[in-house]
Parts: sequence; structure tokens; C-alpha cells
Amino acid sequence: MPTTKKLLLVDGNSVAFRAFFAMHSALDSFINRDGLHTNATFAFKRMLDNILEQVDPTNVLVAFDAGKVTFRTKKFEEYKGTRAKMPGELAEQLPFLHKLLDAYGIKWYELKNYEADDIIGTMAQEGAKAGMAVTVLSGDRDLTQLASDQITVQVTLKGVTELEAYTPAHFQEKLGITPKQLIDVKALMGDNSDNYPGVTKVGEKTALKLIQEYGSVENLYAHVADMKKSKMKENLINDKDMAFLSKDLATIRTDAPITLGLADTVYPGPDNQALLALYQELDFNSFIKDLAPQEDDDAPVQKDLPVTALTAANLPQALAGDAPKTFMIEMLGDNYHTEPVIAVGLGTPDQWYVATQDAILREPALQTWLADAQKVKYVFDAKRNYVAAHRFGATINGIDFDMLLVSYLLNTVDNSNDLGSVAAQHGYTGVETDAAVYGTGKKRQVPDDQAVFIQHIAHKLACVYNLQPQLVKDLQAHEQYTLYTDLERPLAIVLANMEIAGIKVLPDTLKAMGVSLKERLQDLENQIYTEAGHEFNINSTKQLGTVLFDEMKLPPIKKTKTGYSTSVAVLEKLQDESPIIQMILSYRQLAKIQSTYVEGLLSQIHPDGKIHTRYIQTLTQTGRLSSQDPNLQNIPMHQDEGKQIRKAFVPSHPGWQIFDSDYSQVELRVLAHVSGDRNMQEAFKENRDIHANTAMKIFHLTDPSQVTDNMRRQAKATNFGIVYGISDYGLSQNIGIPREQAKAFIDAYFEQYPQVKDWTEQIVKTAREQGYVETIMHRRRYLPDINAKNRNLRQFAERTAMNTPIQGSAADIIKVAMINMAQALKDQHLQATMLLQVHDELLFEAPREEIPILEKLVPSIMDSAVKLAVPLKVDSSFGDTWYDVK
DNA sequence: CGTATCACG
DNA sequence: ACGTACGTGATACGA
Repeated sequence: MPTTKKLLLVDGNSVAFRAFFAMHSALDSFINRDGLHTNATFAFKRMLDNILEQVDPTNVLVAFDAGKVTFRTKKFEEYKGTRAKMPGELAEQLPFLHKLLDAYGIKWYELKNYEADDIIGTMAQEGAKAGMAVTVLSGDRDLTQLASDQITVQVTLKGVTELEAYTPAHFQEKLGITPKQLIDVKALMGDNSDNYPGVTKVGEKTALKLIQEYGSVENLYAHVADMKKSKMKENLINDKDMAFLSKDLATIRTDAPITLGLADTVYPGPDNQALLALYQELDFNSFIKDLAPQEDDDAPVQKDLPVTALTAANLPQALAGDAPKTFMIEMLGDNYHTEPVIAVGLGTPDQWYVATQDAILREPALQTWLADAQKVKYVFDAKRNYVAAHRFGATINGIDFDMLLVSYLLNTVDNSNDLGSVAAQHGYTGVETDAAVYGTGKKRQVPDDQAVFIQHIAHKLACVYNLQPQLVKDLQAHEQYTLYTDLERPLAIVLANMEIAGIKVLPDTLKAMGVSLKERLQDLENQIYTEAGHEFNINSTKQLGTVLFDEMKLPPIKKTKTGYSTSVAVLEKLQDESPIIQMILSYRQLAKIQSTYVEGLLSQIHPDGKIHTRYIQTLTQTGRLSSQDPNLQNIPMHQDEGKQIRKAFVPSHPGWQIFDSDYSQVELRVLAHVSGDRNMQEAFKENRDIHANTAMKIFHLTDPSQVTDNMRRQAKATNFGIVYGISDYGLSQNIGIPREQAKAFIDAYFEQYPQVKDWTEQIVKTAREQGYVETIMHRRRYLPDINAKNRNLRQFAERTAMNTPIQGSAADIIKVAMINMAQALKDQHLQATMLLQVHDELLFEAPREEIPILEKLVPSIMDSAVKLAVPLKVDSSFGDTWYDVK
């Protein structure tokens, strides 16, 4: 039987766009020696390899758009009229993409007056007719209308290699229509990015419904007269011409006058000499290595690095010299407080040393070297190595380069604990991921082949060493070098010491709460069963939904994608309908306290009676910390029931106290600073109640005495809304007022704080132009969706553009304070210990006699962390437990 | 392993 | 018209 021929068709322009933006954050590091940007070419190559491997085609064609003028613009002048010009950094790469395809032996093609879509549509039809299995690769969904039994359309998702396969079945499942009907849907809803309107007031939802009902635009109009009178019917009738024109524009041609046939698309495979020349021109060194002839197919792709077993005997030799060395302590799991050490490695590219026993960490020679600040170390995750070393009595000084931390500062996205994937983000492909070597989940283990294991450690060490120059250069290009050296790098050590210190938690206090909660939960459970008439799992939203909305016939206020919503907001609206609602609310509240806080925290107390959380310094997109295993940044506070948990958090020595300081309204102060708003700055300079001040402004009051509690509450929500990147709908939902009124609040707000309004507009504009926003300390967040054609994505990016500089600058400020605080405690020889950070709050334990010192010292360090145009304000308190700190 | 819910700033 | 507040982590279900 002859093998089926496989045809791969690639939408060159849209895949190039995706490639460009997938590696947009690496734009600065992907420049060849001639100053040419190469990020899109690099990512395009990887996308191409990925799809070639997946499809293994016999024939390939890449189609490009020939220009702006096409038969569609002749039919409708505004077609794609609002489309932004291709960025220059991408346009300059197009000739190299063409060269790359030539070297791959892949035919590429463009046709005057037609779009790439039409070339693909025509060729796909021909291929299918010839009995070929056709795969289309594109970055947008327009082409999915071609999907059929023989044609699969792969659409790129995020990143370089993730794809979504559109088949007729997938269409049915996802949208409830056939691929062809997508054209009809677009005829009605129009296409914003292609700039044709469809029918007035008809969006995706409505269009889908209409097509599911009528099947096609033609049939819809055949029956439009029978529809019952409505605004929509009127719009449909008025816009009939536009609907049919839109349908025509949306239809991908399958009869474009292309001048090549299937025979021209035969894929012979790459020309390695041509590829080598191109890679040299583009400085794609990692790809050049891949081209090197392999002696036999079974040989490892990575050539072996020079490794010696690290022993007590050869430590002096291994540690000789003052040149920088990479160092690592390897563990299989995340939690470095407890995880066994499986290897210790160090060295330089001349010679790597790897020990597979943890005992080496107790060697005095190694401990001396680790403690010596003059011995320069490169690591991946300083805090992880520091804490692990501490378990063996070692202290690490002299950490110069932390690849993980630097990578996070360069681009906050996806800095996992996996060195291999972080390396890949920076174009370094010479190292495997841990998942590939150790496996994942239950099967995670040290490889059976010891040589494979040791080479993996060596390759990781080498990777850190090799990436150092490039990443430090990138930091400098981003003006982030001092953010790294003066803020994040020292902070890692401060955090390590907080984690090591841990906080004492009294198990008996938690257990007593657990006993009482258990009884109360049992009572509530029985009452709920009585009301419901039978037993069920209250924790199952599905079963609860059935009881409330099917059996008891309560009105379902909201739906989720899987069924009825039973969230607090919904239940509160049902309060008066049945006594069961209050019982469920109470049950939920207590069950949360029991499972997450009583049982959860109990299971995390170490043998030393303390909880040692991990602060994740390289995760959030704004620069905040996060806290894991357990999360000590979300211990209950707002309701007294849950707040009791805090009584279990106590000082670790008798006669000591818990001391706490927090910033007052730090985010709004940051907003007053960055916006330069005179009215808001004045309020803070005069130490006024900012929410009451806002209330006076938006309610047009003349005297503070006129501000009611409710006005202040609404003003407070509005202040928050501004920080989050306001929308009238969001505000209206939050405080339960009509949308119109929320809009009036916002308008009044912007009128009273005009420079805040200017700033929100300015920051969005800046984000659009440069693709990222920054905090006061140059922390950077990329916003690739800021120019997205998808409205939701774009608006989300716009809100983020407003929120991140505020939340992120506040994070910068407390981080500076933490570093200064750790230094001050050391300088003044205080026993007080910094234990926790909760975003705008620092928590300490200290001997009672040091409390008066802290009451002066902590606020003075915190409010002088940075100099803003408004003062920072800090409130402090102390007590026997965390609960008593209020 | 994704979803819903709810704890924090 | 469209669908929306920003940033996190832990737990319980249920496929």
C-alpha cells in the first residue's frame, strides 16, 4: 500500500508575527553582529522544526501576503484599514525568513492581489483532491474555516510549540458549528482586526446563536421576515448588504490563480551547507552545533563535558584560584527546607566537579570556600542554595550571578525552577530540562545511568556559566543592573534568613480550634441535611447546585462553565429565600478554616516547632513576593472567626513579643507620586484620610463632617478601582450600585484628580509604544497583548499597564526597606528577627526590652526606604501573638 | 489535572 | 456591543 502523501501549508506572515511576539522579550538579546534583530527568525525556525517533526510532510509550502492592496480592498476600501504597520524589527527579518526557507528546501510563495490565506485555501483544496493529508499552520483562526476530514488546521497558542488542532469535530465541540459556518458567523459579527463590521450590535455570541439556528446567512435572510419584532431584526434587515459583503470578505478563496502546482511543493529536506552559512550570518551558534555530523545515531546529542568526582581529597584542587565558579546543590523536589540533596557540583568549563553524596557539604574546605565572599560564585537560585547549604552548617557568601533571578528581572514570564526551560528562554539549548532527565510526578528519580546524571549536572553548571555574560549585558541594556545588585540579589539572602528563622506555631492552640470546629461543622452538616431532606456532599459545588437549584427550586443567579455558581456573592443574594443558605455560608467559612488553616498549618510544623515557608522571589508578574508551603501571606484577618488562627503564631522565646509594622495606603501614595496629581499629593502631605478625601471630591461635599460611612466605603472602593485599572462595570459589581452611577463616580474622580487621569492614559500609551511598563526601580513587565486584536486580551493588558507600576513600585519599596532593616538589626546588634513579609507589612519577634527600639527603628527605616513626592506612613503594634498585633 | 471557591494584600 | 476590576496559594471535587 502506498504511504499517504502529506502536505504542510504554513501561513508565513501570521506565524512570523507569532514568532516575533513569542520572543519579544528577548528582542535585545537576539541581535547578530550586524545589528540585525533575529528573535523572530530564531522562533520561526523552532516552530518550523516542531511542525515538521509532528507532520513529517512530503510536501511543504509557506505562503506570504504580497502587499496591502488585494481584491478585498477593491471590494471594501476599509478592509484591514486599521491594521498597524509591521514593526521594523520584524520587517527587517523577512528576507532572512525567506533565506531560511530556501535553505530548508521549502518552497515559499506570494501572489499579487491575494492574501496568504487564499494561497493556502487553494493549495489545501488541491492537496485534498489529490488524496493528501493536509495540515495548515497559522497564527490566527481565520484559516480554521478550511478544516475538513482531510484538512487539519493547527493554530499556535502561547509560546513557540503549543498548538491547537482544529478539526470538524473540534469545531462542533467548541462552537457548535461546522468549519464552513465560521464564514457565516463572521459575516454577522464582522472582524475588528480586518476592519469589516458585519451587522450592527451583533457580536460573537449572537452570531453563533443565529447560525446554529439558521445554518447560514442565506437561510437566515430567507426567514428574517418571520422573526418576531426586535431591534436585532431591524439591524439584520438594515445591514443585509453589509452582511453579504462581510461574508464575501471572510471567505477564503480556493480558486486563486496560483502559478504553481503540488509538484512544486515537494520537500527534499534541508541543505545543511546553506543552513550553516545562514546560521553563521545570524549568529545562531546553538543551531550550528545541531548541524555537526553525528558519528552514529545512538550517540548523545550533547557532547560529554569534562567531569571529575568531587571528593574531600580533591577539594583543594577543585576550589583553587579566584576565578568565578558555578556552584549548585541539586535536589529533586521544590522544598529545599527538607528535600534530600542528590548532588553537589562546582567548577569552570575547564573542569567540572560533581559529588553525589551530601556529606561533601560538611567538609571544612568547602565550607571555608563557600563562606569566602572573595570567591565569586555563579548559581541558579541563590536562596535555594543558601538555605540548603545552611542545613549542613554552611554559609554562602560571594554570590555574584543568580541566573534565575536575573532571568526573572529580564522577563517575569515563566521562570520555573527548571534551569533547562529558563535557559531555553534565552536561546540556550545546550541543556536538558530536569523533567527530561529525572521524569515528573511519581516517576521522578535519579537516572539509573549514573553517567547521564553526572553529565546533566555538568551541563547545568556549564549553562549558568555560559549564560552569565549575555544575561548581565541584557540587564545593563534594560537599566536593571542596580535593581539586581542593590535590591534583588541582597534580598534573596534576607529572605533566606527569614525562611531559616521560621515562625513558631503552637500545635495545641490549632488542635483545640480544630476540635471545636469539628463539632460546629457536624451540627451545621446535620441541619443542612435536614433542610435539604437528604445527605449529600456539601463540599461538592455540583451536588450543592442540584440541591439548591433543582430540588429546592431556588433561582440560579449565575452559571459557571460547568453548572450553577454557588459562590458567596450568589448565596448572599439568596439569603432570604431559605434558612439553608446561612447554614451553607457558615459551613463554608468554618470548613475553610478547618482544612486550610487548622489541618493545613498543623501538617507544616517542622520538628523545631516552627513553620518555614518559602518566599518565591521569581514568580509574580509585578515584583511582589509569593509564599508557599504553606502560604503565610493569606492567614485570616478580616473575620474574627478565622483571625483566631493568628493566636497560634507566637514568639520562639519566652518573654519575647511579636512586633508588626505596615505601610498605610502605600499603593495610593505611589499613585500620587507617579501621577504627580496635585490634589492627591496635597491630601497625603496634609495627612488626611484619603478615602474620606476622595468621598468629599466625588460627592461634591464641602466639609469632612458631611462624609457618611457609606460614602467613605464607596470612595474607598473607587480608590481601589483606580489602582486596579478601573472599569465602571467592575466598580458597580464591587459596591453593588448601577453601572451608570459607577461611571459617574469615575468621571467625578478623574475630574477631581485630573493628573491621575492623564497618567492612566499616558501609561497605556507608553505600554503600546515600548511593549512594557516599569516600576520606579526599573522592574519591567512586558504586555504583549497591549496591541492584541482580541478586545478582552487588549483591555486586560491596559488595566495591567496601570496596575503594575503601582503594585510593583510598592513591592520595590518594601523590598528596599527589608534590606535596610536586616542591615540595621545587624549593625545595632539587636536580637530582634524579621520573620514575615505580607506585601505591605513586616513582622518580627523580639525580646520585650527591644520593643521600644523597634517602635522607632522599623517605621523610620520603612518610611525612608525611598524618597517619594509624598510621605510614606507606617503604623506599628506589638503583642504576645500575631492575633494581638492590631 | 482543570475548575470552583475562598483566604490574603 | 463586548465582558471586565490587580496580584497571589491551598483545598476539595470529579473527570
